[in-house]
Amino acid sequence: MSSTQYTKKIALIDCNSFYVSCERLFNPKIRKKPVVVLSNNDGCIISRSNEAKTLGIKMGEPYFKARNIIVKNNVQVFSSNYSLYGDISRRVMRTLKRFNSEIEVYSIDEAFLDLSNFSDDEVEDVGKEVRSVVLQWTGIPTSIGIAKTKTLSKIANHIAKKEKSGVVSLIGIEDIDSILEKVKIEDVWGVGRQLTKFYIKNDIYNAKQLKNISNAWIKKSSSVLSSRTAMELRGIPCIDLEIQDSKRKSCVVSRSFGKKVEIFQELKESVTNYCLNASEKIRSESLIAKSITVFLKTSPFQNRGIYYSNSKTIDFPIATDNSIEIVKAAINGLKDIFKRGYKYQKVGVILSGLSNLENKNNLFSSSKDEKIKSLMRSIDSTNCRYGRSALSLASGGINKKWNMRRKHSSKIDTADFRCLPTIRTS
DNA sequence: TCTGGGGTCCTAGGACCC
DNA sequence: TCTGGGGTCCTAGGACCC
Repeated sequence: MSSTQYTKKIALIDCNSFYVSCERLFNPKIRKKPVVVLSNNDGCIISRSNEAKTLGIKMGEPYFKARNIIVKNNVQVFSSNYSLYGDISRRVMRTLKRFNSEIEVYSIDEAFLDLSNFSDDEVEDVGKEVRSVVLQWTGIPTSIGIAKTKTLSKIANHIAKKEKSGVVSLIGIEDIDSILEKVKIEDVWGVGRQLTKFYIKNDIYNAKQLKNISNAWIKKSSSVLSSRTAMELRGIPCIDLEIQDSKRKSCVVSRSFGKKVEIFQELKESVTNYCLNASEKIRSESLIAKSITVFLKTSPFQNRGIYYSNSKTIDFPIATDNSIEIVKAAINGLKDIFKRGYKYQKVGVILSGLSNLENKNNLFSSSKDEKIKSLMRSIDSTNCRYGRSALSLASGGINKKWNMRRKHSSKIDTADFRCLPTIRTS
């Protein structure tokens, strides 16, 4: 059944320097200037404009280490504003869906789009069309790579990033080896730090070499994932497009502290808040959790004092979405793993074994359950209206000395009327 | 002084059963 | 005296992704 007519054609659309591009949307003055966006707590650099990349600022670099370059070159710095980025992301994805509803939203700034319906000759022009419509409708610049498999479209995208047109198609190209030869092994999708080390030890330095190595060898010495990657480099699709958005299986809320924390009471406050946050999230998706894990850790970078990290998982008797129950379990877990005398950098909670609320076994439900349900509902609607944590639990505390640092926030919120820009007409 | 946060999947190994 | 082996299920930890 396979003729060129039916060859899979997968486009990977990737927003360029996404967080930076979002900040630029509302701040035209920084369009041509070097810009970086910082992670939570203003810890690391997680998005860089091309100008900032040229200055040698590296991805994931701690902010304080890059500060010299930043000050010297007047680099514009922003704390991350995820509600803004999430909103812009939804606009981009909505725009992409107009070309084909067969789309996999892969991350906040990336999507795979099935273009198999177009002929080999058309597909690159379609890519250019997608790119220009997204730019026009959302203001976000993108790069687009098109190929027969997801892994190859990642590579095409990687190349497109450096092209002026922003679009690269590998469809219909005979001699793909000469292209893959220039792709470093660590730049292949699915090859991380450990695999890079392993491949280099075995004299595999680029994508071409990985493509041409025997499958049996890879499977034997690594895992099925690695052999899948190699197959995909050969143009054989092994990783399907995931069109329908599946329900998540776990939910994590964790933060580093703005300032190291030693006191149990303060850890308890933050764990309470993270639990409220997490349970609100799963309720909004109609999920219930089978268990909760609490974890805490000291900084792995500062070795004054010894590193300590621990976690505790607690199973609920019956899967739940009840904030009060969830908080109670988490604090009990925290008591078990807390040790006096350490300066904690981070705590967090993980709700896992998530399943649909409708599937809940109602054998033990009672009128008390109904009361709790309606309490949760009113907490959620109040917080939705007046901002998260308008309603909280007493153990959540009110001082929040441990709160995050966010010194460089642009304070843009596309969901807040007070942040609407003013347009003057003359 | 200051080093993010949130996910998924695979594998090895233990527990248990017959 | 002789002390198996195969199957399944679960979990923790690791590796990867953005």
